Amino acid sequence: MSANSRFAVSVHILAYLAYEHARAVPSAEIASSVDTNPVVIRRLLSALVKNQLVEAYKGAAGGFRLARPANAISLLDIYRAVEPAPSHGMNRFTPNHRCPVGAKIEEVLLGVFSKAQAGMEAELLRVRLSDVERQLHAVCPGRRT
Amino acid sequence: MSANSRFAVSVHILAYLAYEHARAVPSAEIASSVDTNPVVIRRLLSALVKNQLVEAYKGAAGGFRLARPANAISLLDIYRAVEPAPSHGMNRFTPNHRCPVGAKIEEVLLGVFSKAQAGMEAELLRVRLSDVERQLHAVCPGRRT
DNA sequence: GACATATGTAACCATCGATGTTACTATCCG
DNA sequence: CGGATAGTAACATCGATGGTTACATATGTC
Repeated sequence: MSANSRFAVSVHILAYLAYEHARAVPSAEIASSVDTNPVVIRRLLSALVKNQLVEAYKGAAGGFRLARPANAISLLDIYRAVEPAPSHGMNRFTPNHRCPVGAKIEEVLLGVFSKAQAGMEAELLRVRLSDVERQLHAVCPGRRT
Repeated sequence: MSANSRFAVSVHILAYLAYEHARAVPSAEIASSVDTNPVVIRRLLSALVKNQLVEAYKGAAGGFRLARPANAISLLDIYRAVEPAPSHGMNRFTPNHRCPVGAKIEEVLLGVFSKAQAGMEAELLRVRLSDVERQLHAVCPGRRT
């Protein structure tokens, strides 16, 4: 995946909004739960709003709400909303094209990364925000009801 | 995956060694193909040697060779040899445990990341170094032989 | 044995990306 | 009006990564 925490924090944000689905939640409250600065939260929410996963309300008594039910949001939706296109290190990778290996390796690696990425995204698609919410509610010790 | 180029460069290195399988190749020659410093190459080769994918020969006429045939090395072997354990951003993610969401979200996210990682690694396991080598030899334009 | 050629690795530096922070504007509710 | 909130630009900080130099160690060739 990537080395940043955008996806992790974003899932946290949306899980919080699912948990507090009855009202508009201000960024400062979410920031308290994530333990970071409200601006960091608003930056991520900006991307989530643009991708229509969340609705924003300005002004007093404003805040954020889920734009859809939690079972209609997959973790892949979240991932694609907040993660930049993965470079897989190919940006800093500029091999010597005069070498027979260096000339073609980039193309081959792009194919490999594409498959690996697809494998990962397929798993994210299977998990919905409602699954995350259910796990948050579950009682920890023991599994027998 | 990760933002660094270790995996991409390492696949290049091993593809080069597969291409020049008949002799021991010095790090400076590989560095020329990758277009970087020989020390960078040796650092990665150090990890590859430790994981028994490559054999190193010191001294004059020394260099590096594949330790096994190219069809006995998967890209997952390479990935695990040179990539540090993926953090998925969880290192910088320290939510407020006094919040019901913050208290459990880490555990839930670890499960999600574990599945996503497994999906990606399953694809890397399917590709062998010999597949990469074959694609390097393939003629570019057109697919009809 | 001397020497040239390699690896192995530590140490340091420059650069870049991600995150945190401040500050300000625009907007909305009461 | 006035308080609360989103939206966003600008800047600072920090860590990871990659590049570079330096040097010790090992080895084949003469």
